[in-house]
Amino acid sequence: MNLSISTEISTISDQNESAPNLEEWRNKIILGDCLDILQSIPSNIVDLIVTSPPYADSRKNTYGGVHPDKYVEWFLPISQELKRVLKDDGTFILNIKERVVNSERHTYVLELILEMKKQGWLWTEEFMWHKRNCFPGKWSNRFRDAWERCLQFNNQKKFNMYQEEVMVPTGDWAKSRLKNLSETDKRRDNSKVGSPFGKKVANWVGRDLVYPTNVLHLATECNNKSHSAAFPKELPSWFIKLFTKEGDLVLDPFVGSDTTCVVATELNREYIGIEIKSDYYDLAIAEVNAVNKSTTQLKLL
Amino acid sequence: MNLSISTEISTISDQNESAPNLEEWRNKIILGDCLDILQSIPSNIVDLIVTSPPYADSRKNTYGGVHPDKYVEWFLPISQELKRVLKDDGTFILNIKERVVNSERHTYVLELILEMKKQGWLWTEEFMWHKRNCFPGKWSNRFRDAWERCLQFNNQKKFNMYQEEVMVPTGDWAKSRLKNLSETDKRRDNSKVGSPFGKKVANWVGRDLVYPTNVLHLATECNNKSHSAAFPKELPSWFIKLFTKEGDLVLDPFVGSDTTCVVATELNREYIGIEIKSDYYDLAIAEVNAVNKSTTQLKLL
DNA sequence: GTTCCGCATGAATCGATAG
DNA sequence: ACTATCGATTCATGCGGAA
Repeated sequence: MNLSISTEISTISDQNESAPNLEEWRNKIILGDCLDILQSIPSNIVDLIVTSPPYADSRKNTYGGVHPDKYVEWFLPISQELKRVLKDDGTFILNIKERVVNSERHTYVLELILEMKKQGWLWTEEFMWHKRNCFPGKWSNRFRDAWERCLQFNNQKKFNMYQEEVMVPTGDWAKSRLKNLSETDKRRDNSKVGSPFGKKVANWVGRDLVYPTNVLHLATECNNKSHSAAFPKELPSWFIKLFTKEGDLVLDPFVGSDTTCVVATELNREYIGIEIKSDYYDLAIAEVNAVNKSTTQLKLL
Repeated sequence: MNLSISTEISTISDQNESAPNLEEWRNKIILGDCLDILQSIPSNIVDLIVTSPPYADSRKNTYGGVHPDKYVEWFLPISQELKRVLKDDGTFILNIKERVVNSERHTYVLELILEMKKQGWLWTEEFMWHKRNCFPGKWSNRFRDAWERCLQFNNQKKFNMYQEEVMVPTGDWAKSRLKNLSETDKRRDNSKVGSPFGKKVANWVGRDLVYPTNVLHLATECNNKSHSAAFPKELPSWFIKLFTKEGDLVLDPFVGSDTTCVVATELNREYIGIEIKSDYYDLAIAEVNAVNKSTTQLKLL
C-alpha cells in the first residue's frame, strides 16, 4: 500500500485497534487506491460520506473508467468498507447516474442499490439533482439529460439530520396568507398544546422559511479549471449542512475535483479525501490549502 | 369476461385474428379488469401507452391496493400484454414512484424495470416529473417527495419521436415550459381565429425555440372538484405530442381520473381506456363525452 | 373586467397506541 | 413481537367569490 499524506504527517502509523488516533485521519487528502486506503481507516468514525464516483464507461483509457457491466462488482467491496467506517447514525450520499449503453439506460445503478441492500445498507431516499444547465446536445431518440440521482444510504433507521439548516424562503403565495391566518390554521394551532419551548412562536416566524423537498435545483459549475467539477459546491454543501454539524468528519473516497473537501473545510467540518490520480491529488492539496489559508486569515482579522 | 363499451357499440364481436377490425377498439373506455381486457385486444395496434397504475399500497380496501412485495408479480403479466398490443415503433410511458416502507424506499420499481427487461422491453429513458406542489408534511428523517419517475420502454431501438412538437422557448420563460403552451391557451387561440392556429403560436413564441430536457416541471392538479386527477393534463399531453401524430392510437390501461383519454381526444388522437371501477368508469365516460361535445361545437363555429 | 383573497385539497409518512 | 389504525404534521395550487 502506497500512502502519501498531505500535511505534516507523512507516514501513517499502525492504527491502534482499541483506540485509534482519529486526529491522524482528519483533514487529510490521501493519494492511493480507494479500496486500499479505506481498509486502513478505523471503523465508525465518519459522520457523512458524499461522493461522486467515476462514471461507468466502456472506453478503456478514461480516468477511472469502469465498464458498465463490471460496475457493480467493482463498487461493492468499496461500499462494504464505506459501511464499516461510517458511524451508525451517519449517512452516505452517492451521486450517480446510469449511462446510455446501446440506446438503453444501463441497469448498473438499479443493481447496485439492490446489492448494497444485501450488504445491510438501508436505501433511505433518492434525492434528485436537477441540473439547470445541462450539457448541450441533440439526439434523434432522446433529449438532454438534466438530472442525476443522489442516493441516500444509512446504517440504521435513526440517523442525524439537521433539517433547519437548509430551510428555504417561502413561495410568493405566502405573502397573502401571512396577512390573515385562516380559521383552519388557527384551529390547528390551537389543537397542539403543551409544547414547552414556544413552538407556536417558532411556527409564526417559520412562515417565511419552509423545509425543502427532495429535489435540488442547481446549475453545474462551468469553471475553467483544468479538471471539470463533478458537481457544484452547493451539492455537497447542502448535504453537509443537512447531515453534519461543525467538527464532524466528512469522507469523500473519490476526491476528483476536490469539491467535497473544500466545502467541508469552508463549513468548519473535518474531512478525509482519497484520490488515486497524482495530478488530481496535487490540485486538491493546493485548493484545500488555499481555503485553509484564507480561513486562517479571516480568523486573524 | 364482463365488457361494457362506452359508445355506440355495446358488445364486442369476436375479433378476427387475421384482420382485426380496429375501428371496434378506437375511442372506447372499457369497464373491466385490465389484464382481461388487454388479452382481447389485437396485437401491434397501439402507438403509445401512457399510464399511471395504482401505486403499491399495503392498505387492502383502497382502490387498486397491491402490496409492495407483490407489486412486480402483479404487474408483469400486464406489461407482457402491453408489449404485445404495442406497435414495434411505439412507446410505453409508465408513471410510477416507490413508496416508503419501514423508513426505506421500497425496491419494487427497480425490480420491475429489471424484470421487464427480461420480458424483452428496452428501458430507453427515465424522465423526471418534478411536482411543483407536492404533498405537505414534515418528518424527522425525510423531506417531502417532489418527484416521480416516467419510465420509457420500447420494443425496439427505433421508435417514433416527434421532438419538434414539444420545443420550448429559451430564457427565463423556459422555467415554466409547458405552462406557456398549455391546452387552455391553445383552445383560446383556436376559438378566436380557427385556421391560422399554428402560425399565431409561432408568432408569439416563435423565435428561440429549443428542445426540452428529460425533466418536466408540472404542478399536480388538485381541484376543488369531487374527482381530482392523478397527474396534470400536461403530462400525458407532452408525451402524446412527443410520441404520436394525429390519428394515432393511445392506450391507458389504468384510466383512473381519465386524464390521458381526454387529452388524447383534445389532441385529435384515438384512444383506448380500461377502468375496473364502475364509478370511475362513469365519470370517465362523462368527461370524454363533454370533450367530444365541445370539440364538435368548436368545429362548427 | 381585473385583481385579490379565502379555502379545500392533495399517489404522504411517522410514531404512538391498540389488538 | 408483529400488524392495524389513528392523529399530527405541512405547503403549493386553482377555483370561486368579493373588492
